Amino acid sequence: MKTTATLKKISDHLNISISTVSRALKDHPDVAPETKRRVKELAAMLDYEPNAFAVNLRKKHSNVFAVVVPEISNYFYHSFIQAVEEDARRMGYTLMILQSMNDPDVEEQNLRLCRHNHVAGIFVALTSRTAHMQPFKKLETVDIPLVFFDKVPADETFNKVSIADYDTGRQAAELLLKHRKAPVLAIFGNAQLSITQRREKGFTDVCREAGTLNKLTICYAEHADEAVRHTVQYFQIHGKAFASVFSMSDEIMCGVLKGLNQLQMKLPDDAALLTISNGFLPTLFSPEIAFVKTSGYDLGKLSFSRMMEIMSGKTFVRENFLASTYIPGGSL
Amino acid sequence: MKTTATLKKISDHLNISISTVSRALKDHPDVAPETKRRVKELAAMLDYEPNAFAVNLRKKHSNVFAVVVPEISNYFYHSFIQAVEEDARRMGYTLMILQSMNDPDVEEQNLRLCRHNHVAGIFVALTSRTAHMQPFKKLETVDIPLVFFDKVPADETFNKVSIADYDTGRQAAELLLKHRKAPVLAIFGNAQLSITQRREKGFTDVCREAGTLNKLTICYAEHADEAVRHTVQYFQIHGKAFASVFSMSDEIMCGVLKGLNQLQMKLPDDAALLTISNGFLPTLFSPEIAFVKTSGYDLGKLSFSRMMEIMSGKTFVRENFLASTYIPGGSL
DNA sequence: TTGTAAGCGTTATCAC
DNA sequence: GTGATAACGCTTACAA
Repeated sequence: MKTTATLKKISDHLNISISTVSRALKDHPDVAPETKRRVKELAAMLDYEPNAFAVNLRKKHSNVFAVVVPEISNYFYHSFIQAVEEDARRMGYTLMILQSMNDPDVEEQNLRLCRHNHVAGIFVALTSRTAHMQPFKKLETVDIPLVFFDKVPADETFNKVSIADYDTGRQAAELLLKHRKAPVLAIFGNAQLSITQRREKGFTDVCREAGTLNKLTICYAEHADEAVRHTVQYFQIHGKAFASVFSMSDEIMCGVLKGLNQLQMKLPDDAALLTISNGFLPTLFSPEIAFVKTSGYDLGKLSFSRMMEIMSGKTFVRENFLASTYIPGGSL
Repeated sequence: MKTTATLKKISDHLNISISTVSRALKDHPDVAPETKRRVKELAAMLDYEPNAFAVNLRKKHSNVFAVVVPEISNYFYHSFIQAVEEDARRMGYTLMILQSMNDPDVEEQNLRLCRHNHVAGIFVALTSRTAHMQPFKKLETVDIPLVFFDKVPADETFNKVSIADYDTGRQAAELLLKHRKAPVLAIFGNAQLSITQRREKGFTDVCREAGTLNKLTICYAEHADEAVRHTVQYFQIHGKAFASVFSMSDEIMCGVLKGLNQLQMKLPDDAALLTISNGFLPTLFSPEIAFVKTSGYDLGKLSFSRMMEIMSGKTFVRENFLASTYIPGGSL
């Protein structure tokens, strides 16, 4: 192993002091041009790179951002990470990606690791079971900025960036009504989740306002299998009386498709289908499924710029919302 | 901001030396039990955590592994990362995930970052356009162990872990023959890629050995769209004379499904379908698509154990292969 | 314009 | 058992 180059080695070689080398390398104004040239030349030759540990130790912080998500095997979080990665790289930061495996204990362990490594900032999507926010509060005491995204806490003292779920729900319902697709079977996810509650409220509010609440049937499915079952059962019980199905997520959408398939029903003639999605899965089917797009990528961009604002200091704690857009498809 | 606890603070508080505190905290045998107790108690109270920068600077390496992939938005790499993450965590390491955006320059930049941060080891899947291995060679000179996975270089001086592509191709062909599904339309990906070449060789070798080479039609699709086109065209040209379609990847499979759909053909009666996949997408359709599973997760486990071997020093450079398994589905 | 020296928080090698 | 002390590689007042 060729020993790595350090400031000291360069300074010894050139018979100048370490500090001069250090300054020359960072183009400090008051170092002689000739000296700079010599230093830089040798540094390049020796393939010198500053030792990040030493720099960080000295500066007391690293240029690493952390992203803590319940699961990275998730297209939405992926695109979020992708977006943050792009911006982070552009600003000279790198990203440390941590999974909580949807376990609050692992989540806490991840936070400890972040503190431990003095990361520059943390982006967090909570696990669905995170109960106490104590570990997060602790980050404030060590001045690590925190931005919650997607799965955010109720607590108002935190910075949050989230999907405008209520509006997304409204948007979906409006689309269905506009296309005259009542009566509709709406399948939501876990009823306990706030995301479900907000989307459902938006959806039903529109139906109520339009006076078509009686043409709306709601049910809940926690997994794709359950969505299959509901689809089959509701259509059989109600004698295929639904003009359309609304699905709250990709997973449910997949279930609905399987269900309709079992019933030998064709999209969009036998029934229309509209879902909420981050955008990958709906395009795989034929006809492509119409969806209201909640963009993880855009959320990432928004979160990052929020993080930068927070780090610059001139801002207040608040929650930002990201709007969704309609992507047409042959299923509606 | 509450100042963070350090060894010095604890030692001042207790009027003992820094070294004793350090030793007490790591249960060094020759420190008095009573002293240990007091130190640990105070440390817990002050919420002390060792400063990772200082430790790393001192020890000259960090306990962070890096994973460098072309794209993380890819189910295969996901499961790979998931597996490595699990093992790394268990061993007290953390993971730094870096994307190359399939750009050799970004890839090189990522490697520099790894060196710079003295990572404990690197797992790399090359971009499809990586030409020179110089940057990788450089890692050896600074003693950073390297394991290539999935997209590995031809160079034999590197450690590699990869899918047994040839065998996987064979396995697929054997399954198709066993189910009497000739003639078959086989759609592969980019013909330049070694992964394509190996899978294709395995596939055709079996057909040749079985004497059914004349019942095999091969074509190449770089994107899903192309696969749609090929599917439609080949079936129309050949008057639906194929008993089955073989697809080399998820993306192609999606294209084939759309194509068959356009042709109003039903699986598995009008045509059978077998694909190679990491396992997520094939289960979304109905009937579920039969596939030969190349497990990113298993590859991750294998890579990690390989990394550990390399780090322990008692091993030689070599390439490991991971076998695939058949997952039945209604499409075959 | 350049050099000296203190310190960042730890670990490790000596002494006592 | 415990305590000095010297690194690790870098930045940054403060001198010269």
